[in-house]
Amino acid sequence: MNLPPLIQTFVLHFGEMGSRWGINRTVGQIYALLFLSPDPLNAEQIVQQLGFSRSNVSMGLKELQAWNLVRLQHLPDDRRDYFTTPGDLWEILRTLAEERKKREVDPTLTMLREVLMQTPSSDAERHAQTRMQDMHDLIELLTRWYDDIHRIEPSRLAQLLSLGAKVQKIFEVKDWLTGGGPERTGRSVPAAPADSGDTTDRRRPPSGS
Amino acid sequence: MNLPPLIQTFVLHFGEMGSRWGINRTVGQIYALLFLSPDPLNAEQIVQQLGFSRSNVSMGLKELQAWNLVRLQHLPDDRRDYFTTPGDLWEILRTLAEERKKREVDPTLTMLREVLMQTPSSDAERHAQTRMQDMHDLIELLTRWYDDIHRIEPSRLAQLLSLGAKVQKIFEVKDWLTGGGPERTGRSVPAAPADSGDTTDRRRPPSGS
DNA sequence: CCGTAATTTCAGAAATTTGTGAAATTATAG
DNA sequence: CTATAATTTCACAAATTTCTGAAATTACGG
Repeated sequence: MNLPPLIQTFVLHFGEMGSRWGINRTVGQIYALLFLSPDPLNAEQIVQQLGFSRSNVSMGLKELQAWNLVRLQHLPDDRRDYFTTPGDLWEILRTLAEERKKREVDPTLTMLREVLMQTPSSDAERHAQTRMQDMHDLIELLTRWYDDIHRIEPSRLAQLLSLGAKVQKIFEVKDWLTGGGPERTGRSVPAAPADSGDTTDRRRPPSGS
Repeated sequence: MNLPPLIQTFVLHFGEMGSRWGINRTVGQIYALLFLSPDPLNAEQIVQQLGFSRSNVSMGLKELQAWNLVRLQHLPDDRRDYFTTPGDLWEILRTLAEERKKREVDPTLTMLREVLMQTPSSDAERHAQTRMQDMHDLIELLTRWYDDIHRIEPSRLAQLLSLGAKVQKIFEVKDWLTGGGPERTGRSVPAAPADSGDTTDRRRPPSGS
């Protein structure tokens, strides 16, 4: 391996981290290298810099493409394949989430649904099913949230995130406006917003920011 | 392996899934079994049900304890160790997030900070550093958000999540209330938060712990 | 203490995953 | 079509991880 020290540290770290996820060391390092590179790289250049065999690099790139983590492009008058990672980190994050969801979450949800359809034939199975139902509901809540949130454009999302727990105050506002308690979350007031003619017993607006 | 079919399906699935994460098949299966079990189990019972060697189960339980995913307890007049998983799924989720953060995110942040301190000695290194800075900033934003959010009690958090992308409306409310945010908040002069009554889906009320 | 039950450790066997070079395939220019 | 460059496939070697049984350790009642 023949890299500037600063880059090498990063590449090695991602190699290690890669193996904690499903991804293997080689693939992690290839990705890290592409991520840091200002220009697209071809397989031969990666071989040069990381010292893996040509075939191993080929495999690694194939895997990264399967994960949609890497983009293939061509330079004029050069028929080798060049690879890059997206410049926008939010896009990378989204891809990562998308792919992991597809590979891990969705199959689990499917499995849970199938098993929950079956009729339990013992107390043990009955209990197991309630546990699985809980898990199913939680996962579904989280994925629905994700499906909803992941379309928000990055700068807005960043704003939202930096709000952190303060978003809770939205409930105070909502309660104040609707007169509903925090327990009742139902889509209970479909049409006209409650703030119009309602003169009875308003709450105080939330204090502090 | 000698299990009711419905439980077996779940256990095997988690074995597979486990290996996609850092966790190995055995450990995944042990966890799944404990998760479904109505009562605490001791090592011998796990050996019975999963058919692993006693020592393998011992290792697996040790690993689960290291992850804080499993709780050790004792029954009266019985000196064997019994294990359970928490009944509250939110707690499990939190533990999982906590531990992964500790093992994966924090070391990465540390590494990035160290490397960002160094003085680049080439254009390549200079470019690499800006990439790393981007990554650092994104991770920090996400972890700050997590640190903030993870303390919210489950039922409230469930409410919040089921709001999904609608939380964006908070900016309208906030602008309206404060007449200016801490940061460059949407200057698109929102209408008064007239619609905020209808913010959530109609779902079952959040099931508290 | 002693005896026994429970658990853990650990060296190495078994299984799985990763990495390689050689050969095959694909693509392209002439 | 042929020659050559680029990439991929694949059988097997190397490395790593997982799993086991035997031995060691720990815990505890008597």
